[in-house]
Amino acid sequence: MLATSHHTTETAQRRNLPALPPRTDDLTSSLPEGKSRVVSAKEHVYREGDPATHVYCVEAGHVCIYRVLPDGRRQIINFAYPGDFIGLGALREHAASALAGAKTRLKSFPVAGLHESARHDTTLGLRLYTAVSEQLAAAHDLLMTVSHRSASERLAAFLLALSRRNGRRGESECEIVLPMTRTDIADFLGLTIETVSRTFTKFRVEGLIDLEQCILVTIRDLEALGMAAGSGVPSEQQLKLAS
Amino acid sequence: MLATSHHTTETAQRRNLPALPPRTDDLTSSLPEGKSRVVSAKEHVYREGDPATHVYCVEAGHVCIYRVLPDGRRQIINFAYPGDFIGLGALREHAASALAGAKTRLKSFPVAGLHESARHDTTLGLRLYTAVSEQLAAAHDLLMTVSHRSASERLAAFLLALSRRNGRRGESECEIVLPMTRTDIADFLGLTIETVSRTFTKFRVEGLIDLEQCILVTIRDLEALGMAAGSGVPSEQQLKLAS
DNA sequence: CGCCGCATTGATCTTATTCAATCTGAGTGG
DNA sequence: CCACTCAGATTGAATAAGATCAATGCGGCG
Repeated sequence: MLATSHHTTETAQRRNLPALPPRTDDLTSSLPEGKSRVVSAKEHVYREGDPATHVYCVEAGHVCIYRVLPDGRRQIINFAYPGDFIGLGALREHAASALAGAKTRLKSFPVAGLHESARHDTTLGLRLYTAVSEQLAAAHDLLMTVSHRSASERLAAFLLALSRRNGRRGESECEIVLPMTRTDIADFLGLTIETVSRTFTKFRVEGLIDLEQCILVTIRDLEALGMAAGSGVPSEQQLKLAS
Repeated sequence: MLATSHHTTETAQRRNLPALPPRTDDLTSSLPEGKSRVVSAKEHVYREGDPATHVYCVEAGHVCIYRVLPDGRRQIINFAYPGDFIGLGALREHAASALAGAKTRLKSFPVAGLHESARHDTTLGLRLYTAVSEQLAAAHDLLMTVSHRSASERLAAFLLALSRRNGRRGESECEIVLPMTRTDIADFLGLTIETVSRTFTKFRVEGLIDLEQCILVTIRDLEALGMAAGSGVPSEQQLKLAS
C-alpha cells in the first residue's frame, strides 16, 4: 500500500483519501499484472475522445468520471474510489473524461492484453461483462436519483450512498469525508452549488448532520436522512455509487 | 418476419410498430438458437426482482424498460425496439421491469446457456461485454439529457434520437411514429405529461414539427430542432437511445 | 496583510409542477 | 346509429422549487 503521500501544496491534497488496499475484486484477480500509474490532482487519466487503450483500477486517491455538454454543462457520472475500475465499457474511444480529484495511483491494463487473455481465460469475458453490468446498474440508480427527485432527496441519497460505501469498507458509516468540492457534488446530482450548499445547511439546522469545514459530514440521524432521501420508507432503491 | 398482426381491439394495438427484420447484431449471430416468446400489449416480459433467467432480443413490437421509486414515481430507462436486447446486465435478478407497449415478439435466451456457450466461444463473453457497454453509454446519454437540460432540450433530443434511429433503419428521418404515450415520454425524460404536451405544442406553433393525432410527428425544421436540443451547435453528444 | 478559491447566504426570477378544467377519439352499449 | 364513457391529451392559472444574480464569509497561501 502506498504510504500516504508526500504533502504537496496542492489545495486538493487536503482532500486526499486514505490509501486503502484495493478490494480483492473478481476482476483484478483474474487480470494479468498491471502497470502502476500515478496522476496528480486535477490531472486527467484520460479524456473524452481518447482512444480507449487501457482500463484502470484505482488504488489510492479518487477520480471523477464526467462528460460535458456542448454548452459546457458538466455531468459527473461517477466518483471512482480505490478498488473501482474506470475506463471499462469504452468501445473504441472513451466516452467520458477521467479527472483525478487528488493525487491518485492506478493500475493500468492494456485492453489489447485483455482481449488476448479473454481468449485463454473463458471466464474473463463474463467477468468484464459483470463489471460493466454493475456500472450499468449504478448509472440507472443515478438516473433515478437525478431525474425525479428533489434537491433534498438527491443530497440525502448521495450522503447515504457514501455512508454505505464507508460501511462496506469497514469505516464509520456516520463520519463521511467528502473528497470532492461542492461543484463536483452539484455536477453529480444535477444541481447548482448554491442549492447543494443550501441543502447542506438545511440538513444541519434540521439536526440531520453536522458539518465541519465543508469536508467532514457527521450523520446525526441516519433514520431521518433515509426518510429525506426516499420520501417514505427509509429502505431500498436508493442511489448506489458504482463501487 | 411476422406479418403485421391480427388486429385486436386493444387500444395500444394501433400503436404497433411495423415488424422489421431484426438487425443482424453481432450478438444474435453468435448466440445459440433462441425460443420465440410473444407477449401482448401492457404485459410484462419480466419484473424488477424476478430471477434473471433469460435475456431477450426484441423482434417485433416494443418494450419499455423502467424502474419505480418507492413512492411510485417511474423512470423509463429505455424503449427497446426490434433488434434491441433486453435483460442484459441483470446479475442475479432483474433490476428493472420490462413492459410490452404493444403486442411484442421476442427471442429468448437462457442465461445458463449463455454461460455454457461462453466456455466454448471465447468471444461471446466479450460480445456480451460490448453489448452492455453500449447500454451503459446510452444510460449515460440519458443521464446527461435528464439532469441538466430544459424541457425543450429534452424533448428535442428525444425526437432527434428517434429520427436518427429511423435513419439507421432506413426509414424516414422526418416522419416519426411515437408508439408510446405522453406519460411514457414524460417518465423517460423526467418531466410531467403536461410539460411534455406543452412543449410539443410549443414546437408546433414555432413550426419545428407537425403533429397528427399525438402519434405522428413530422419534423419540419431539423436544423432548428437540433438547436433546440443542444442550445448551441446542432452537432454531437445528444441523447442516443440504446439501439 | 491581502489575495484567491471555495463556500455560504440573500433576493429575485424563471421554469416546471401542480391543480383543475376541457377536449379528443375510440370503444361500448342501448 | 348515437349517446355515453373512458383514457389519453391539451390548455389554463396558481404555486413552488431551483436557478440565477449578487454579496459576503472563510481559510490557506503567497
